Amino acid sequence: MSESAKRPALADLIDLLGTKWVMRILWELRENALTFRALQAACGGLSPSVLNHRLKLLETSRLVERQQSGYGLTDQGQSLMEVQKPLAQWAQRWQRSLT
Amino acid sequence: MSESAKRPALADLIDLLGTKWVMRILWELRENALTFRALQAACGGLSPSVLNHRLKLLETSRLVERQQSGYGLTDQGQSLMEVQKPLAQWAQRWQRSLT
DNA sequence: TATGGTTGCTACTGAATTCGTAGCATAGAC
DNA sequence: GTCTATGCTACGAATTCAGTAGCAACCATA
Repeated sequence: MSESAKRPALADLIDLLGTKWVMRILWELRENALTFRALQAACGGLSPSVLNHRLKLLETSRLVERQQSGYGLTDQGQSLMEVQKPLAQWAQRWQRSLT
Repeated sequence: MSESAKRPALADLIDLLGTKWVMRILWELRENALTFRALQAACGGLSPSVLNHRLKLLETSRLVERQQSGYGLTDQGQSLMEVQKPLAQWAQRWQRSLT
């Protein structure tokens, strides 16, 4: 085996998206940037320390960046939400099936 | 507003997928069913109590079910992984961009 | 019958994470 | 100066997770 763990890129992404609040934050930013406090409120008032941690994580992952109007998705972040769009339709069918 | 919170189905799904280990478990079951212990090992040896909780959660969500050979994805679970496939390509571009 | 292996799962302790709230420092607007 | 909004830190309490031990049921084989 080589020195680098050769972990599939998808596995890393799954870990990232599987971290609590990460998907939610991306989702809340999908349309427009939000201030720290607005984002906090959108996420149901999660604690600022956790939000801060997640924002740092998302910044180093190049999915979120600081903008004039607060925090917003990078182009890459936008493209991820684009790829995730089919998920919305799937979610509706799924919810109906749970009745 | 109506009596039910009318929370978008996608929001519920995001909450579910944002729960620790949930995406990972679905990912590990993507190709074939695994026994409880094999699944535990595939997830890097997470504690059986957490795995048990997540499996119960995924069962009530109709994404995972018990099969002869252990735990496997339901048809619905399979279809979710199908929808998520474009994520794999996106992940590769993303990882390259992080260098 | 009994011996051994696998499996699904519970129990328990300590470590890590998150929640919930208070509050500070900075930066405009008035 | 005062007021408001903003980004963020601090800290104790509550929750969750990690890590390990072990049990009961189910085979298979002898």
